[in-house]
Amino acid sequence: MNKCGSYHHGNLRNALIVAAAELIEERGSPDFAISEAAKVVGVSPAAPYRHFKDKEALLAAVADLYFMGLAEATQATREAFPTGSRESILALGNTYLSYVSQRPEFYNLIWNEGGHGPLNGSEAERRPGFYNFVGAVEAWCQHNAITDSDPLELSVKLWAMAHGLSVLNINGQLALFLPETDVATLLSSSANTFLDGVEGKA
Amino acid sequence: MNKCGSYHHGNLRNALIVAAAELIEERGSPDFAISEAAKVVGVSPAAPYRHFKDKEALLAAVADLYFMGLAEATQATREAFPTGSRESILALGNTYLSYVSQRPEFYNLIWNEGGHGPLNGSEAERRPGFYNFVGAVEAWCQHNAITDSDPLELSVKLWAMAHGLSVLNINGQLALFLPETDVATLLSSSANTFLDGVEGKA
DNA sequence: ACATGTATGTTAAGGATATTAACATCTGCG
DNA sequence: CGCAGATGTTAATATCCTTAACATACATGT
Repeated sequence: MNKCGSYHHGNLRNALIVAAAELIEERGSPDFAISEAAKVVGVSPAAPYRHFKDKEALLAAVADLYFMGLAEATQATREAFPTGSRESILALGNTYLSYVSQRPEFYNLIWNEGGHGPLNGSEAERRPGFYNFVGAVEAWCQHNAITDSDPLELSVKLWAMAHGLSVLNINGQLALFLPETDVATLLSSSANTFLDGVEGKA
Repeated sequence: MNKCGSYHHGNLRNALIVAAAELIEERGSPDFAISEAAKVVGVSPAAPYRHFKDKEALLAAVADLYFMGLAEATQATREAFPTGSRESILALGNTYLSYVSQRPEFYNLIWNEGGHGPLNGSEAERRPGFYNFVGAVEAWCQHNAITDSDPLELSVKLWAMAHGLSVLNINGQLALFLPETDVATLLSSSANTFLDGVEGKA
């Protein structure tokens, strides 16, 4: 399979996803022509339609790729820090922040249900990644005898912090209002303050 | 001016902005044809180009409108709560959350420098609104004798919380993971915990 | 091997839409 | 009044997405 110059490409679907991802990175937005992606891969402009219903479907596939990368990064971080530790939580937040901030072009692809259309990673991709984080938070709660806060709710709040800072960072708002400050530092201290608050209430 | 049926519209620029905003609300995304907006207003498809360089410029104008609304809402809230109180801060967060959540279609228009292109409200629109919030936080710090935290940094962190929750709410993530919980409640308790943490450190 | 059905590609064509060019009309001002 | 510039109009171009009709390769059962 995949003979050079053959009529059939052999792996068009994946090749298109990769090509699309590269185009998005290059121009910093998903405004590329589907025919461009086709040309990069060396097929005719209509070929992609054998694999994707429309452009949106292709972009959704790219989003899934991005999600998988995020899940991997998160997984690795979780394994690298002691379960139940505060550092573990902070590190996960940082991983999220870094991953998102390093790929600003993909942000819109993932999270904008109300914007471009339903271009998000599939729900199935998202749930496990988040519950992974919830696991870390649960462990921390147990480790610290936090019983009056719901770990799931705590996780969402922490996620929102990381997400909010990521977005403001991507959009340049942080650089606008706190030009001297590092985002990661900001997230760490913010999360620390928050967790202090949680512990204080226990 | 503005005779019925006259060749000249009289207020095309503003009429187009409003029409565009309505179209965006209707279909939940900025994917409308510029000629549609023109038709709504009753002019030819090319007329908008006398007032806006391109579609992006029109969308930017809509974004400015949205920003002004946000600034007004924030201003009103600030005036409605006692300066320096924690409630004042919580209320401002809630106003932000509500405003954003009620207009999900506009979110992308405003904050996505890296996405669609530079379609944000002008910097000049954003700075005052945020510094308004900073003022409230500063007052709170003074009122509570918080001296070891920078009010500006605190403001950014709180903003990130509100923003993060708004986005997750808009995107349906909150409904996915915490279907029973109200966003506003989440923000209040999150901000409260955070402020508890800040006070504990003082 | 071979016939044949399905998956995968190709070319050609249609339909939207953004954007510009060339032309028309109005409005204000000397 | 008459011109200059602003504001609209129509017509034309270029780019894309998307589909339709046609072609080829692969895979499977005989």
